[in-house]
Amino acid sequence: MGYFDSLNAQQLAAVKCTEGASMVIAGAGSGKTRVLTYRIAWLIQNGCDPFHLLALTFTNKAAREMKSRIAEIIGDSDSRNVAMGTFHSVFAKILRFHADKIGYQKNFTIYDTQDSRSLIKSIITELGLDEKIYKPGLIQHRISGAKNNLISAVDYARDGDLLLADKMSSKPRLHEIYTLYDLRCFKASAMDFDDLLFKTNLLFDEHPQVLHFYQHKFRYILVDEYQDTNQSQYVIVKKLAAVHGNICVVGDDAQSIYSFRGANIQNILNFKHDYPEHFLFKLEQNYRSTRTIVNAANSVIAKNKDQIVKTVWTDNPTGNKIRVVRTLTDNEEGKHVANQIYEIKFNHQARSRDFAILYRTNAQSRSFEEALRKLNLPYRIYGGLSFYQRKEIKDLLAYFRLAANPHDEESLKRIVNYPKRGIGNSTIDKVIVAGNDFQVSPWEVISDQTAYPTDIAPSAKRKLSEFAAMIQSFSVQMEKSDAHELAQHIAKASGIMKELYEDKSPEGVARFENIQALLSGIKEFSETGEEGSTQFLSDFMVDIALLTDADDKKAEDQDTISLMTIHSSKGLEFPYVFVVGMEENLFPSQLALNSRAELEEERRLFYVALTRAEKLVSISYATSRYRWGNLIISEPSRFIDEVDPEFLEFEGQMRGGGGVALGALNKQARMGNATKSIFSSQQRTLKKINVSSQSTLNDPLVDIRVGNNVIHERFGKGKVVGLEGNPPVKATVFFPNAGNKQLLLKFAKLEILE
DNA sequence: CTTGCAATGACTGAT
DNA sequence: TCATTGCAAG
Repeated sequence: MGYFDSLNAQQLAAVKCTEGASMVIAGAGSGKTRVLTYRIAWLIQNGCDPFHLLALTFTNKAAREMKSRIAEIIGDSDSRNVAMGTFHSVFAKILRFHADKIGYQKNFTIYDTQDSRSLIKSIITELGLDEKIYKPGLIQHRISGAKNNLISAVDYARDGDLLLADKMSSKPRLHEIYTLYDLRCFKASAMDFDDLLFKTNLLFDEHPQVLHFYQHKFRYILVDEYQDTNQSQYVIVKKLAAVHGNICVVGDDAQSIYSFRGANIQNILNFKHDYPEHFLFKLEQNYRSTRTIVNAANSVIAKNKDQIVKTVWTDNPTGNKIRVVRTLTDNEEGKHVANQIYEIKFNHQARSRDFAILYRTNAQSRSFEEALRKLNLPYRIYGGLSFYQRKEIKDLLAYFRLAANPHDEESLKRIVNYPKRGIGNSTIDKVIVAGNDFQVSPWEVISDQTAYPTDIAPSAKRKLSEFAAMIQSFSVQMEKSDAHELAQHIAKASGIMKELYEDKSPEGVARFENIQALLSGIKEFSETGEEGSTQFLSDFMVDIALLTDADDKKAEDQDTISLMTIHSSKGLEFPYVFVVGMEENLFPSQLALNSRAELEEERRLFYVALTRAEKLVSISYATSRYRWGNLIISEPSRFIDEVDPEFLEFEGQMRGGGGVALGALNKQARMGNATKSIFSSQQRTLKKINVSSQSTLNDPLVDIRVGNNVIHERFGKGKVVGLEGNPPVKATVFFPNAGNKQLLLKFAKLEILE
């Protein structure tokens, strides 16, 4: 039992308390994942069959990591059989198994956000509604919200309050869109993300014997990140745990950041009412971060009203203060962060993977990419457009999807005329209209044109038949041929390969390479199968819509700096963290200033950002940045002022007068803040930092000229042969001992010899 | 039906 | 800034 020695008393208690309901409130960095892994290992070692375990995580990556850690403790063969994954992927599997019971095909398609928005858009157009009023994105959000709260289209159309609310916001026909959307998804045998949970509930309600089966199969249920579950997920868990009552939820209300996705913080706050007999464990010792970081984060989260009381503390050393950096533009912010990383790497022999740059919105990544590339620092961007969402990949996948499930309307629309085969919009519209009239999928209209007559021109009809014949030939091979062979065949026969090969522009070449990458990924998949058995393309397609960028296994062991949104950094940790774009209207987001609840969620997001760091946090803001191509002036985020100033040190370029202190003072006056002034402490630190800050008048190096003789602490004497920037930031220096070196003046500590 | 250009709106967050 | 959409001409 030596494995368990590394746990502290609270952790061990939480691990061993397996019977009944328990809730683990786990502060940031308190070893939550350890508790989950050891708990599963403990259960199995004490005789629980892995088949009886269900562990629900927030990301596929978290599930994978947990599985491999459990395998290290108790061995691969046992850990493999635990049902572990995200809510979406676990229940997608169960739904495929029982699909016929709720009228779906086993190989139903999963619509991603793009697909479902596109379908909503066409329904709005078909109903003749104004897209300016019925904005597809907003409608999608409303439908999603309804599903997450288990309100079906029928319920919605009967709910007086909802109908009234829609009327008041001049969208009285929203419920019609919801109804039609549902119908079209059903006809296409497609489910969107929310359906995977909604239909699971439906399956359990309509088929008690299925529910009964899983209630007995899953005798122990664990839910990670419980604070971010929505109503639909909550009900699933509650149903499954109803028989045995062995449920363990783990979470931290202070890290609830997904309410926009329907997450309901009340789920964790109300656990004690649902399970009055529950055991409560609080993990409050942070093992991750320095004392400064832990206390700074605590000082921020203390401003929130809605929270479970807890005290996160640490035994770790105090560490450095949190740096606050002000720059004039977003590009300068990028350069500054890149330079800091360069410096820390050099001084502390850090690896690239020790660094993360965290921002509020995906669009902010650009200035950092550029700056890092200039310094030759390797990086990787997470989120944004994932590999599987790129146009060319989606195009080819649409062929695969259509071959697996020809009723998939979105895939059909996507590729029926790509590559160009003379089937234009008017033809497609006629097909869709006919499908609606005859109550069948568009596929049925084009594959059996005698049964579903239309007024489509004969030439177009012939082209449709040719297309249908091609898809049909792919379908036939779907469950016969090897995945890679078929994928290769489809890529060629569809004309996609030719289309992309002929495009010699840089983007075209990149697209062609992406297709190759997808095909070699499928090849790898083909080869993972058991000896002698064939891996089908349909198996590869299962749940591909549920994969994200973070699930790229190959990228995990590469040594790169991570760039991501704070949302996607949840659950991760890095020695050095840069929280950037700390500006009003950006973070907190302008769209989150309408209510206290929204602002508190932004504050929790800031808390999550700070607590990702082990050793050092640096936060920065720019006083101006480009947004949609025009320059906007911005003010520092209120959250900077909310950190107890004893944990901060300010650094900034004093060009442009006022400086940090003045800005903060103005803000304090504006907010009528009566707390102790942070002005004095900033004054103090400002003086100190001016000495070392770059490109101020005090800095002797603005006087550097080409031809100067200089001395460097490592390379010795040298001569300046080139300069970049005005004032100069980078110098090329020739050292007789070391040759030509590119040096950043800020870090090189060059001394000019008179 | 396709092509090419001008106009337009998007940027919270993501399974 | 960038990608998508609408419209006119071939």
